Amino acid sequence: MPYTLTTPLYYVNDRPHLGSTYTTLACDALARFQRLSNGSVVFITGVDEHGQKIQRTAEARQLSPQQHCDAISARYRDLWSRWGISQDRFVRTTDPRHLQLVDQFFARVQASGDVISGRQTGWYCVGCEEYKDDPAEAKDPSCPIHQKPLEWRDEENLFFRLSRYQAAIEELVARDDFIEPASRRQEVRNFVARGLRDFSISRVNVSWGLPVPGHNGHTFYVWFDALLGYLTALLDDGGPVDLERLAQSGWPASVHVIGKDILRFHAVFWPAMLMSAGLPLPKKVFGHGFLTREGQKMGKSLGNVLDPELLLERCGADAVRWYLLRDIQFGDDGDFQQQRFVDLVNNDLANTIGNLLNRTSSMARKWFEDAVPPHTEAVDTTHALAKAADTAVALVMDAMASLKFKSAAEAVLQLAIAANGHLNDTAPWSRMKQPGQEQEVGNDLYAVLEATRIVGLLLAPLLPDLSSRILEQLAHPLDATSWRSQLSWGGLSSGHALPTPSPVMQRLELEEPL
RNA sequence: GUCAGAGUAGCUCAGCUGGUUAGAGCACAGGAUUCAUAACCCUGAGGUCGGGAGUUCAAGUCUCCCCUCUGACACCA
Repeated sequence: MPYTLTTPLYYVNDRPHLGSTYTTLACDALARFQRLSNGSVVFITGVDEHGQKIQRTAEARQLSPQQHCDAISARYRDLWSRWGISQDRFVRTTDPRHLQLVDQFFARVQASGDVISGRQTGWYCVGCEEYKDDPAEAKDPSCPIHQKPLEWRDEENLFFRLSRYQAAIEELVARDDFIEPASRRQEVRNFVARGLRDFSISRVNVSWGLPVPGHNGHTFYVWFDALLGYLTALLDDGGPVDLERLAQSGWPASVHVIGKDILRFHAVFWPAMLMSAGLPLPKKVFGHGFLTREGQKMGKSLGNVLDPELLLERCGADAVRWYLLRDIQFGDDGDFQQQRFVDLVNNDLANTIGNLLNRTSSMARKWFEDAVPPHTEAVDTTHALAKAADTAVALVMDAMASLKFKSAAEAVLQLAIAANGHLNDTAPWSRMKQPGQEQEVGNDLYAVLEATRIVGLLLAPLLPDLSSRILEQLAHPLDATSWRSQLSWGGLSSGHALPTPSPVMQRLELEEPL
């Protein structure tokens, strides 16, 4: 049974922003961790390409919707590849296979008696593209967001009978392992407790969408279509589009990682749709927080959006991944502060970890013939650093499995700090000046190098690039099939040649603001 | 408005079921050191724990009131 995880399918209304990059980086770290520790993983990402908003954006750009989607989707794909995202599937909802899947799914939902036609009536805001819920002033209501009058609409739509799943969904969201982080459970529970209403799954006035079988002029409402993209992605393994195959293809998902804004769709509507279609439910939905910048919401109006492409070019993937994963409690909102970004990257990666490797490798080479020093039993698993490494490994395993990237990063850092401390305590540079101390110095340097190797290995899911640079300089590369055993103390071979050290992590020097 | 959550060192945050002098990281100051990417290591300063009242032998931790901020309140990805 593979570990299946998903990012949201990003809406291609606009180019990728930092928010979607953040989600994707976090998922990538999780996917890499699961691959290294368990093996089989299906990491899904992709794009959601239908809907009126996209249609209009395309029109404004004087492109066909398909051309627009092709362009933006390519941009996502390209950006993910430059960030080194390790997704197994990249699904597009304009893929013909997706249409097949949606039709199959819809047929099942229909067979369950969960599709009814009804009237969607109410006050509609064109700007929001949504019906407003019973505006207080009955006669001339206006949209509180757009300050424009609402239009009265009355149209025939298909509805999904969500109300039939009231009890089942209540039970689902009451569980403590389904919605994470815990801080977001209550609002979903409250929402469900207020009573679930049927929701419309088709539109009659949107041409850029998938046609609803048997209902001319209807297209599927984007949400119905988009969530199903997860299933399409799973079946995109070379085999036919057939819902029956899902169980062998990695469904149900182990976790859907999403932004907190779409938690409800994933924790309430989506499970009900799956129940209706007779499919198992995802095991977990994790709604992470949003990023602000220097305390302010990022937005076009403020002109303070942080462009992921720029960030990548100027700072590199390691730096950004580290900052986002190490400084923000995954689940909470986070604030991107340039000064702190630079401080943390330089302190943690360049100074604490990078310099640790650099100084230790230099000493080893200088006094032990360019190689890993010999060692005695004094450096077995009872050594203080061996214990520290053990602790770090255990903490990282536990933290990564539960998406606590910050805790994982801190555990790795602790090990590097302990190793630096050990060097300062034992001061090999001064002992080498005394006669007869080679053996002790060899042991100390071996222990520190070994701790550094484990630091490098532990960083593999979080910062794959830096990790491989570290391991390369220790001449003990990652073996992706035996990560866990490589993590045991003592894996470093004495006498193994060490290459000339050069800094594995450059300090960030940002002259001008990002 | 209703509901939920949050207000703890300059900044970002830990502080579980109430119990010795309130913690960490960054920033700041001082010291030590020279193997190293002016890096590393040690020490220090810095908080009336939003405000007020109450319960208790004892409250950042419980109760009430007030102030401020954030989020949710159905079909915006």
